[in-house]
Amino acid sequence: MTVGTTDALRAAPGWYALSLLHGRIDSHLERALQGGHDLSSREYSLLEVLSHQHDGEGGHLRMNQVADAVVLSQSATTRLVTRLEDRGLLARYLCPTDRRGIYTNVTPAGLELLEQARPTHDAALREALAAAAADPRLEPFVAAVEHLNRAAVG
Amino acid sequence: MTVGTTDALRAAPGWYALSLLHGRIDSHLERALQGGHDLSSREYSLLEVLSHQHDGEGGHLRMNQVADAVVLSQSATTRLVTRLEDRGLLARYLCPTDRRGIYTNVTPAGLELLEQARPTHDAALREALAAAAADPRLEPFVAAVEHLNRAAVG
DNA sequence: CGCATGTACTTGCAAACGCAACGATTGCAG
DNA sequence: CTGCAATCGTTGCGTTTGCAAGTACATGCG
Repeated sequence: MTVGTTDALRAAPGWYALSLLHGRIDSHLERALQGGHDLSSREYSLLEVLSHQHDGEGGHLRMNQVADAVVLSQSATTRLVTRLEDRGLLARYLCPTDRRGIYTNVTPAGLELLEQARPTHDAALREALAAAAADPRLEPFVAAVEHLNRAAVG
Repeated sequence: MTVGTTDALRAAPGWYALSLLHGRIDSHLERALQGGHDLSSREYSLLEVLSHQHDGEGGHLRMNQVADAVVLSQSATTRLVTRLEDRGLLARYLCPTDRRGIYTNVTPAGLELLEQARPTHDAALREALAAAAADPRLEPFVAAVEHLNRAAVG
C-alpha cells in the first residue's frame, strides 16, 4: 500500500497532492456510504448541504447554487436531485416570486437517512485521513483538514 | 461568483472545503485543457505521471500502480491508457520478467503534446487558485498548494 | 401590450466510470 | 509435472456525467 513509487509529484506537487488526497478520501467515502446506505458520496453531500440550509420554512438554494455547491454541471444536478426525489428523500418546490427558480427540501425520510449515514461518513473520513497522513506529501493537507474539521465539533 | 451563500460547510468544513477546492480547480483545468489540446484533466495527469517515471529505458509503473496514482479503477485505467495509446501518445509493453504486468511508455508525440499543454495547465491552475483564494474557507488550502508548488519551481 | 434578450432548469446524446465476471500468467504444494 | 490459489489486466453492463440544444419564465424596450 506504500505509495512512494510514484514521486511524479514533482510537476505541481501541491495540486497533485491535493488531487490525490481528495481522490483517496472520496473513494473511501464512496465505498462506505454505498455499501452501508445506498448513497453515493455526492448524494450524501447533497443531503448534507440541503439539510444545513434550514430557514424559516424550507430550503433556499436554487438548482443553480446547488450545482455550484456540489461542483456538478447543471444537468447532472438536475438528475441527482431527481434521483433523490424519486427515492422520497427530497422534494422540489417552485420559488413563488420567480417561477424559474426551483428550491429543494429534504424530507423527513431524507433527514433520517442522513442521520443514519452520518456516523458512517464521519468514521470513513477519519479512517481515510489517518491512512493518508502516513504519506508525507499528503500530510500537510491532512493536517489542515483535521484542523478545520475540529473547529466544527468544538 | 461570491460563494458565501452556501455556508453548509459546517458539517466537516475541512473535508468539504478540500472537496470544493478540488472540484473548482479540476473543472477549470478540464475546460482549459479540453479546449486547447483535446486533453481531459485526467489524461494530462496520466501523461505527467508517466513522463516523470523516466528510467534507464522506459516506464516502470504497472497498470496497477498507474491506477493508484491517478486514483481510478483498474478498468477505467485500462481504457484511459487505451485511449491515449490509440492516439499514439503512449505505448504499452509487457514486463519481460512477469508477463502479467504491463508497463507504459510516453511516446515522443505524447511528450510533445505534454510540453505544449503544460503552460496551459499551469496558467489555468494559477487562475483557479487565485479565484479560490478569495473564499476565506478555501484560502488555507490554496496557501498550502501554492507553498508546495513553489517548492517545485524554486 | 408585444417582442427581443437573458436566465433557470430540463432532456438528447455520447463519453467515461465502477463493479463484477473473465482470461491469462505466475507461484506453490502435492 | 499436475493442479490449485493468487495476481494482473481486460471486457460486459448499467450508471453517472458534461455539453449542447430545447423549453419555460422574467425583464426591458419600443
